[in-house]
Amino acid sequence: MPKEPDFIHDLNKQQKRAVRHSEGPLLIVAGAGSGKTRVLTYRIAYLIQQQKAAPNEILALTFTNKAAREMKQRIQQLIGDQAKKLWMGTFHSVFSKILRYEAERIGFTSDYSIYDMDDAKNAIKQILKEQGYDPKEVKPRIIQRRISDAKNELIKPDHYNQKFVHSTLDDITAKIYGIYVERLKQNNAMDFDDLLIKPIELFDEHEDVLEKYQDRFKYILIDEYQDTNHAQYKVTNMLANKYKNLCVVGDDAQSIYSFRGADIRNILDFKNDYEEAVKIPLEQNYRSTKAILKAADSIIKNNSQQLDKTLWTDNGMGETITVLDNYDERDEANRVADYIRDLKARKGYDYSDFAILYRTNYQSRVFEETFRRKGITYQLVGGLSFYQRKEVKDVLAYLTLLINPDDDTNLMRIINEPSRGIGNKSLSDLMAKARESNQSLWRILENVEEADVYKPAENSVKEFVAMINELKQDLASGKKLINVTKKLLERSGYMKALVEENTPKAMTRRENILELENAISYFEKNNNNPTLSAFLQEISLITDTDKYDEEKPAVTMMTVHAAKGLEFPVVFVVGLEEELFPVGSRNNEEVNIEEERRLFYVAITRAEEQLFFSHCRSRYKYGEEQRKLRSRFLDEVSSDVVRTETGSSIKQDKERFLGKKNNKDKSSSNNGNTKVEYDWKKPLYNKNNRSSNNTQIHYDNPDEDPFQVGAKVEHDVFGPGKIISRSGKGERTKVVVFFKGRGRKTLMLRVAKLQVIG
DNA sequence: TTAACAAAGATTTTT
DNA sequence: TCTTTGTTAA
Repeated sequence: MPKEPDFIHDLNKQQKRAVRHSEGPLLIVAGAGSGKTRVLTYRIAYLIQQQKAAPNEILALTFTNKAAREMKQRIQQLIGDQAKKLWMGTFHSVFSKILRYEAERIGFTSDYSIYDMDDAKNAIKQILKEQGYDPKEVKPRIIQRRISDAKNELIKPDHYNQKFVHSTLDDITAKIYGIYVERLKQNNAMDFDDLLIKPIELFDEHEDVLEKYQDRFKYILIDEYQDTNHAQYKVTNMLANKYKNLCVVGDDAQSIYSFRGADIRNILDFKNDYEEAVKIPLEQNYRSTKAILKAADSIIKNNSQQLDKTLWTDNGMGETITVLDNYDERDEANRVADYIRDLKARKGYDYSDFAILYRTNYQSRVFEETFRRKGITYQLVGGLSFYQRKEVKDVLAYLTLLINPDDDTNLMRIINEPSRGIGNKSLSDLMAKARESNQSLWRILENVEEADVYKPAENSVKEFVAMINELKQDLASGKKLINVTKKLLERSGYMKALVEENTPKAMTRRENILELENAISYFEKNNNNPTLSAFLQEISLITDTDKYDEEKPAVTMMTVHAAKGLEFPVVFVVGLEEELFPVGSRNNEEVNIEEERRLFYVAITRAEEQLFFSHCRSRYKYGEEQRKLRSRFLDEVSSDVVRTETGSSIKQDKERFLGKKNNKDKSSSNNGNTKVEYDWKKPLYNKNNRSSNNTQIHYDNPDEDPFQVGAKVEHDVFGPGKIISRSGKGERTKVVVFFKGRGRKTLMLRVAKLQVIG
């Protein structure tokens, strides 16, 4: 056996144990900031260095592409280029690759499409319509949700019926589920869930395939094990069954994905599943100050079930945590911005040292506006991802058709985009024909003459088919991807339509398409076998979270979910209000308060040096002001580590939420019926302290301001129009004006020379 | 068939 | 508030 590598001495005792463990199942319970990524990377490097396995015999599964990429890089630093041969990636990307090799065995081709949530929802909506349901009454996303849950629990359509009591919704779901599965197969398409459960089917039905992969993967490692769902549990179990060298790393206190089917029992019961499993806890935290750890610990103690462990740290006590009490979200954003500037100036922090974490994506908007106005650079992670934008998805849909013409969902998406005279009527006629003859829509299009639709549409279809076929030819003859894409944009008229539209929106879309072209060129240059199919599958699994750049000199804004696994010197956890964090219940479904609490725990433990909590007394929702109660979590934090801005301790009221079951009556929390704990009029802080940007100069009295909603106005470039909405105050008043033939424009009242007419 | 306008509805979290 | 969906007129 080779001599132990020097790098083993970088580790503490427990970490060494975990790295040296060789045969058999291993459970590493890794508290926040305890160096679990380090253990994983070192363990993999160690296995290779000790010649326990070759790089391509090790399978390491993560939850984000970014985590995989980084881990690979770090291993490469330890053992060199052989790290490139590791099987390392997200569950979804690794199994989509395996499925590409083995697709034929389960009745797909290797060019199968991957449907994201949006595509899947569209497909379900289409099926609902065909089956005579009104998508308004039976909501596609509810059905989708149920189907997804069933899939993750490995319940097949024909069992769905038997499993549930027959409510109407169960019956509908069972029916749609069956058709959906069939339809996807006809379309040669898989949704995200399929990428996990199709391998299970594959292995079940083909012993030889299972054995092949069992033999290959001598060691299997799984990161964030607390967030695996049943399907992920099952598929890795199957693969590990031969060598039983399964190493899982996780922290039950950080399980935050149950809405995606993650089953916390996978980690809690690991010792039961594998009796011979060795359990190693990592309890020393290297990340945070004592104050921050204490806050985290005082929160998680309120949860009932968790694995035993005590986090401790050698780090100093650090600063106390500051609670910011704000009027509303504008105020909140302003003050967070001011704190960032102040800390940067006084303590020498860089913008990249700060993170703003929130529960929901829409909270980012106010922060973005404020930071832009104040000239603070920021990077937004998450939200609507690049690859989910309409124009990008449209172009990708065209490209998908070139290799997978049977994909009805993508075909429907672009057959009349830009409009080429194939309207709803003709389309549903064609679709009906397809269903009748059990063929894909594309086959019907290829023989439109026989379909007997109305003439102008028929001609358009013929042209469309000719265009797709021509592009297919180009692709088959080895023409470069990027050139095919450019030609496609020309021939389809997609670019022309955007150019003619000539709105700012259309401009952005063109820019996005350009960026997509760049992505294609880049892919083509940096891959040794750059097929269209590989490109499409790769990007359909990319998320915006993967884009986060820790080097970028900018404040990071993201959801707490997206922040998992990251760390920042200074963290602001904002929007700590009831019905927001913890979230409010939706259609009477009960909120999983323990998971919300774990989420808060994750947020806190992202901080290294300094932590802020912030909440608002009122917040705008759908343009209406709502009063907010401070989050219960603030009452749970150990009171000796938190202070208000003035330095006094915060008034806690732990009894406040006991016995009151999560505000069944939603309205009561927003009007005066419940005990509101604030004196509403009491000033929050000194007036001069307050950062005010609303210099009221222009029309102080609204009666004198003629530019109200509904007013008819004239612009010297755009001509006559009507004010649709207005926002902002004083100098910053903006109005949205609808100009005939030119669409909506957002104008600054101060800048645009508007005249009231009529 | 399409564009223009009005009305409804949306905010959990994500591979 | 902003975006998506439905209805109506051309």
